[in-house]
Amino acid sequence: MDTRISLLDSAERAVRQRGFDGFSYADLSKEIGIRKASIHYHFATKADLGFALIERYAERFFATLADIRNSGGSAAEQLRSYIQIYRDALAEGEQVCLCVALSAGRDSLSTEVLDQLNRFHAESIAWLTEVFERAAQDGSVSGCALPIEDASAALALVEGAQLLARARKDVSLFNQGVAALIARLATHPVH
Amino acid sequence: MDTRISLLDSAERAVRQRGFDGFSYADLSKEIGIRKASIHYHFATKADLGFALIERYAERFFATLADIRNSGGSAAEQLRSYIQIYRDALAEGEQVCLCVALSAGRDSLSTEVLDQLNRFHAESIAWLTEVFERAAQDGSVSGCALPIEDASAALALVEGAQLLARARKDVSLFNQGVAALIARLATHPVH
DNA sequence: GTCTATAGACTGATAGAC
DNA sequence: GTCTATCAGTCTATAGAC
Repeated sequence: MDTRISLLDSAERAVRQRGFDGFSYADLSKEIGIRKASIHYHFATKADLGFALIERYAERFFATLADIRNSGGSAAEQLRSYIQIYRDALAEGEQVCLCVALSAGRDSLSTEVLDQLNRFHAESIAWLTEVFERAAQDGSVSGCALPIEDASAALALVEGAQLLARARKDVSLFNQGVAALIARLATHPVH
Repeated sequence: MDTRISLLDSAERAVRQRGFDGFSYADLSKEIGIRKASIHYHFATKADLGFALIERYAERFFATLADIRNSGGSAAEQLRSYIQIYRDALAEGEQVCLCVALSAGRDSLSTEVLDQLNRFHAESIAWLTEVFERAAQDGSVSGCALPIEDASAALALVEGAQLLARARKDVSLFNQGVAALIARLATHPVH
């Protein structure tokens, strides 16, 4: 097995459960069975580890979004898929998405990590804006305003709904939070 | 001056800027000019401090919500006031609301703090549900679904929008996130 | 690449004088 | 109520052997 990947996997789970300040090299050490000092061979500093985490995360995430876009479904179908990603990320209410975990953490994340975080938000809004622009044409989403405003609201909504669900360790709170948005989505192909 | 109150003020600012794990008794010590050990006289453990923080916060918050309810404005006006509380709490994008800060922090907050946090969410949704029920009657909010779903969405939205704004230290991202909701609010008295 | 050993700083918390 | 002094534990990080 690749130790570096095991470390990233373990660290990602830890950040999403307990925050960036909520786990240590000692935790990773125990979990994957390697000494603390050896971790520094793979990630010289914890900031480096943080950067690698969000870099890998963004790559995976936007690959998934590209797949959804290319699937050719209606805007409503694509939004449903988008929401599902955030619901899955909750993992029974134990975790939040990596970006929610980092957004809310210490404000002394390294500048590089913060930049990646803002890039993640910007690209998410750009992707969602395209979806809502398509919605204005295919009519599969009701009650639309300006695409960029709908997009920003959708991102804020899924991230906020994760926060609520995690506090109570209960996915149904996430579902309740996104229910009004889902109710706006057409359930049948529009044409 | 009351030392206990100074400590609470200082700690609240710290939590909202850096998270519960992001500040220490040493930080408070420097800020208010008292020795670390003396803080333990007022709050025996950090968990006790956390509990006092959210207790005071919830009290203040729900007193404000009660004022808004009693002001007798339309549902739209009351929602605008509600959103304004969250915008104000951002303080130039440097801070988030205490509950956002705690929701996203370590999952080993004491059970008591977690209970208070969930009580806060539940009461917020209850207050907002009443507002959306009134909206169904006074017609001052367009595009409504089920009151409880609109309420949950509104809470998730303002909390999520704070997350986005704070990551970029830019309140305009908050405004962009809530713009679509604000667009649904009638700007003139409905009757 | 992984190990042992350790540095140096910081953490929350306690004992006991004033 | 606030102080000095100190504790045991944790943290990230480094040096150097294997």
